[in-house]
Amino acid sequence: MAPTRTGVLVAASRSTGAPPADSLPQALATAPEGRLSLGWDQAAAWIGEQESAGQDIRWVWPDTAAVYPRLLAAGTRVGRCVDLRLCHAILHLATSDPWAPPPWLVPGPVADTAPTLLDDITPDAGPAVEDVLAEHQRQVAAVAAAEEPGRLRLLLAAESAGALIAAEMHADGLPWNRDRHDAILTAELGPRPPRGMRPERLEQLAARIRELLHAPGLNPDSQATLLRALRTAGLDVSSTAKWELSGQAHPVVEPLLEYKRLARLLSANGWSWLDTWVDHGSEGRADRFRTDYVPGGVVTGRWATSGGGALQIPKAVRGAVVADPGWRLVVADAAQVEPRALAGMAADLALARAGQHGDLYAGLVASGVVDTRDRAKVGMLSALYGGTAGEAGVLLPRLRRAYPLATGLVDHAAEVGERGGTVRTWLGRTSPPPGPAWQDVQGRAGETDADRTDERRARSQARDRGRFTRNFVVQGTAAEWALCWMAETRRRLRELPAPPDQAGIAPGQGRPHLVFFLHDEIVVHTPWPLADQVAVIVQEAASASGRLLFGEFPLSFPLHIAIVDTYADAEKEAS
DNA sequence: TTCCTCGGCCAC
DNA sequence: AAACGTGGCCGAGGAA
Repeated sequence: MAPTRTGVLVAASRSTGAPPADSLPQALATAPEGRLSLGWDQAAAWIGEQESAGQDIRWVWPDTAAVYPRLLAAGTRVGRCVDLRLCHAILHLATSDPWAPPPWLVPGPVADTAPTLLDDITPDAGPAVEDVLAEHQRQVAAVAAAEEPGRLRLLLAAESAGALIAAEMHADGLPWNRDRHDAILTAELGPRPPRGMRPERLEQLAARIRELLHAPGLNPDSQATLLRALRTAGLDVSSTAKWELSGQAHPVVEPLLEYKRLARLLSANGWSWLDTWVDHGSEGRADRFRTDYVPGGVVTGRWATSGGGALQIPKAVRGAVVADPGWRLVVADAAQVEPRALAGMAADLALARAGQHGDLYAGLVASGVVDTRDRAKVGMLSALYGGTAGEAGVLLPRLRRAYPLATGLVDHAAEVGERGGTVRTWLGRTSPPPGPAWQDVQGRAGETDADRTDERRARSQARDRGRFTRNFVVQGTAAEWALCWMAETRRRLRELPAPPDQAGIAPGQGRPHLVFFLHDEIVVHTPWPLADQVAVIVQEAASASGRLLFGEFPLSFPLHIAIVDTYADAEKEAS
């Protein structure tokens, strides 16, 4: 196998006197044979040639979110990269002597943004190739000096692969059927009303609510006035939350809960959502929902998203996620990733064994630790989240006895957090240290004139942070497993033989591709004849990810996989 | 008008 | 039972 080479791609905005429309970033590429100075199209073509020639190149660039969409638009995909911005963010918290990010690394994701006035007045904002290489070398050295260089290297590779995937999923989009979506909304709410009007069904419910509360003119969307009306009508509630309402015996409860359900559907995923977030397909291409995935957007390492509420596509509209004709969705979700990751981290063989044959919570019951699956789940989640309420009090001691290594690890993470310390995931993502405000509150409680309020606030804040660090190690390690799972899936999908060229099919569209990712779940859009093969790939990638993180430790990561036409048909196992 | 906080609910 | 972690996003309503 040829050795991996490094290519450097730098996007520089050169704007001396040029109008925004013409001040396209300039691409500079450094290859072993020399340096090229190219426009985007040329750079994309050149990079594409290197890739398709089977060169094993890891492209080093400042910011995938800024660079890769331009390459994708030009039809070029790459296998591997180093995202210096994301890697810097991880190393900044992980190393004992962090260095300030170079100014060109700070701006963050700017995908698809139009040129702004700043582009005109910022002289030559782009970095020099030398500076990029220097930052890269610094990162390589920081990894080598770390406690666990192998793990950290894997984390940075996975984070960078995630950045590629995020850009590709945005470019490819999630298949979305506007007609199906409209049909769902119409069935629930009535036909689409004129702008600014309530749909028919909501209007009927509002009228019924006003009648039952004797509150003519009441707007059920106004919490304050609704709460007053409810209390006037004799309901003993302190909020308008549905958990509280559902405990009340009053005829208004049913229509009000229905109103809230439908109002939520309308505001979160109604027709205006459809207009805003689902683009119209063109020339035979189906509609697509595009969100901006933000790798590393959550402190724990989970991804955030921006736009369209992609983190919360409700079950009610998943019927609108429909594969293209002749295609299928392979929907895979991993079962109980967090406790499994915890078992791996703590080398807790007993907990690993409980999850060895499918459902981990059932395994807890089979081991005699608890008597029902529900209690197993409540107890385990309490251990992971730091819960104390309800049944947790009796379940946690049982878990501690059965799994001292696993529970000991999260309990220790909580103690460290309460003291103001930092904790690490398995691969070495480090939690941010507490800020000055936190330190202030803790400090004040230690003063000689501190009163009860100071102490109570300090204790409560310390516990909050303890729950954060407790969960950080588990959620973060689970996110690392998921990232490796997805990266492995992508790598294996890329190795599938390319289909014959088809006119009108964009790069990446003619073959199986990832279209959705959410914490412990991935969706692959694939031509139907390949669906079974894709399912096997996804399954194998899950096992491979487990081995990447935890080596030969006997840990399984079972998936629930469904091959479906619509996301709604991917029945989730009880998780 | 714009900006911000809050309560509320969706997802994992 | 609502004092259990991470998020995004909406409308209402107050502050600027």
